[in-house]
Amino acid sequence: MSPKTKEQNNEIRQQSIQNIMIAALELFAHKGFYNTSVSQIAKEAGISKGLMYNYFKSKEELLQALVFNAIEEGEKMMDQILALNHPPATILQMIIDGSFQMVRSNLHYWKLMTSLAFQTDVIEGLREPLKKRQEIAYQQVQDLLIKMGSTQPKLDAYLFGAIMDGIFMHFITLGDDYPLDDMKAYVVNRFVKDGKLN
Amino acid sequence: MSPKTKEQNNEIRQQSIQNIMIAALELFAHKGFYNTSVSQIAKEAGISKGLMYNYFKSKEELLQALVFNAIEEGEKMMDQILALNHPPATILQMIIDGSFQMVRSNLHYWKLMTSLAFQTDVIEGLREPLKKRQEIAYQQVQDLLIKMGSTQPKLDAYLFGAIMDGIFMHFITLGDDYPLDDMKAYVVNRFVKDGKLN
Amino acid sequence: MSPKTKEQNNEIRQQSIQNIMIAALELFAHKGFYNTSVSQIAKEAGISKGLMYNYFKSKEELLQALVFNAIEEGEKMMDQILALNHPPATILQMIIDGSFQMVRSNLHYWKLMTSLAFQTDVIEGLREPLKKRQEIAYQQVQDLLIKMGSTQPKLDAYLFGAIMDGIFMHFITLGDDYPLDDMKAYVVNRFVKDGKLN
Amino acid sequence: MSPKTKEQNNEIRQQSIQNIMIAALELFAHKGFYNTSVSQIAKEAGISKGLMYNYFKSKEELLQALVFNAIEEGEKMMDQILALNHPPATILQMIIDGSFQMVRSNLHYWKLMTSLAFQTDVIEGLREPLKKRQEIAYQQVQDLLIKMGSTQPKLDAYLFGAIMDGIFMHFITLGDDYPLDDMKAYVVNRFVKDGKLN
DNA sequence: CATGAATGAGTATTCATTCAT
DNA sequence: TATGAATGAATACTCATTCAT
Repeated sequence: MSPKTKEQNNEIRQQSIQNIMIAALELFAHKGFYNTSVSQIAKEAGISKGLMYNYFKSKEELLQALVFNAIEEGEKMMDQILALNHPPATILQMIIDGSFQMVRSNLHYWKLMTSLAFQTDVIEGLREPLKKRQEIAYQQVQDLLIKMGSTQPKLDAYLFGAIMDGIFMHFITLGDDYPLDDMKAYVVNRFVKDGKLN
Repeated sequence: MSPKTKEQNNEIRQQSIQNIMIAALELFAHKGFYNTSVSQIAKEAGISKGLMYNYFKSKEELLQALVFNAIEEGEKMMDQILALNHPPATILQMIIDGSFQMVRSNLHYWKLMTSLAFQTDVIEGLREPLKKRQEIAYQQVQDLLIKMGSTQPKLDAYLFGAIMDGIFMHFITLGDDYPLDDMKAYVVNRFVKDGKLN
Repeated sequence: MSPKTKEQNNEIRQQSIQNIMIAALELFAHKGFYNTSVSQIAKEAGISKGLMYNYFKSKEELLQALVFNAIEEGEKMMDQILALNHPPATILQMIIDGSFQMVRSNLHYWKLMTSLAFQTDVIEGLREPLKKRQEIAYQQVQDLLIKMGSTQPKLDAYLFGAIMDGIFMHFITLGDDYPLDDMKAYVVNRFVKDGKLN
Repeated sequence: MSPKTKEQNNEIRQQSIQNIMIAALELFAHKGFYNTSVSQIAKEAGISKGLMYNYFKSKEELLQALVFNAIEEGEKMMDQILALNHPPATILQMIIDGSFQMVRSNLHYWKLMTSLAFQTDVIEGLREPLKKRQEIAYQQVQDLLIKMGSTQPKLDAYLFGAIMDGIFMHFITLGDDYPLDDMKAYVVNRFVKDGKLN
């Protein structure tokens, strides 16, 4: 007789939104944004095409939501780590652990975010936040490296970033054949062995 | 008005094909394969849409041609370097020089090739050659590292690849702000300083 | 919480129905029937989409209700005027007054009704009533003109109708710049000055 | 062997464009802009959906083309009449003749243009030109009426416009039953009888 | 060799309508 | 009575591809 409670509706909404976002993330990461159709997303999410448009104004906005989500998650992780006030080497170690962990458990996000970086003509309103995010990450690593005694922190930060992303990139293309653990060991050894930079 | 000689016709053909490929490479690298239309390619190449289909059976085949071209170029470069019978450190140095040189002068190729690596559902018949090419490159570097005395050549090869690609990747996203020369210096220092591995 | 009385329920019903009809009338008149969505009507009426379907089987039936409403109102007005048994010139004067009054106070109705007349492929079941209404109105005016001594009552009736609708039409497009009072004065002068036709 | 000549292509293009515009005009006038689909237009024009988009960027632009076309035709007619330097009453007579002629022979245009006037939320970029056109027409008639000795030219111009449009409007809704010739006779008699205003 | 008009299958998006609560 | 999540058919529009010349 009476309509669903706000509570119930909210739950239903969140569930549908999540289904859509999970499906979209996987498909965008797999096939690319432009090669993924809304029909495919709907099918994968187990909903109708129309419903997507109840929650996202457009396919592009759905992508935006995914990206902003990822950025937020990344920032949250960083903030949590930094809040612990550990020594810089420990923090860097935790960043490395967290990054490898995230790539392992949520490869899709990393794939999507990175592939977007390759698109010069990326969706309007995405380029800026992505670039800003990258700059902040660089800055944070650089600050750590300074505290760890780096004499060329900017270069070391770039090197750190390049190695990390290079590893993840090859991990994606080669899959499980890739010696991810060994590579991580190298990074740890190179950057935080004995609590200092090598 | 007068019928062209076979010579002339052939020249015209080659010119058109080249125009198409240059235009397609730039557009694919810039906007991605699926986000680039045949019309745009034709316009950029200064030819009609129909003509593209004289030389390439489809848009996909045009992409294939670009990819095979890039692979071939890479192989040719490698073969030339290897044919010189220089000591392994020198060869690795030349590979590094060549790679940085190529990325600098022909960024489009690197962008296109790398972004394809992110597409799991890449055009049928492209995945295999790309993977094979990568494996061969890894193998060649590994062989060099063995000769240079590496005790863990596979890992060192992966590391070399990760650093190189990581650097190029960040160079793309950050553009001219990126300290490409300094990064190259690091790579040289790390892998071929004094003719040996460090 | 407590169950509402039948009285209360009926009141609520009537209120909701009225809200819907007012909102729909404004939107249909403003944007046209096909360019107005049920969502917009519901939003404007302050109710849910679903509720509209409690009271109207479809969007088309809502339009029908509006149209029949308008026809009924018009007929009622005419009957009231005619029932007073005034002399024909007075009656015509009252018709003119009433029409200008209605257009001024309820422009939406006139806009909607007239714009529907332009649609040849209008909603099934609307064309007939609208045409019939128009014919009756013509006939009533014609009868008046006969009594007022018109020698060509049919033509005078058409002329009367054309002038009235022409004025209202231009009033709509030009808005408040339009000299509606002056135009009305002309019509009165032309058709009922001194209680006779001029 | 060789492509079509520019001449040939241009002819083909013009033919297709004309087919599309004729079909669209009829459908828009009959069913309204929003109730007409591009598929219907294509079918009626005997072409594919896609071809419409070779010539018009959108359905809206197609409407614009029709409207601008109509405005231009109207202006051309007016300019031709005015260029003859006839006495004002003759000119007004010619305007009346021309208008009735146009409505008779090309009812679709009049229907479309008028129905657009009813849409407050008309396509962006159409409202201005339409309003401007109307103002110019009013001004031209007013100028004529001044020369013809009208003591209240503005009001007379509005009256002229209202009667003309009112007549055309009823002609549309009543069809061939409408005494168009008699109505025209009235207008002529009222406004240009004996070369002067009555 | 070269053109570009034409096609139609496919895509993103809208919206009237249904229905469980 | 009232809600709004969900559907799916329809719509505007795009684009790879064909083909007559």
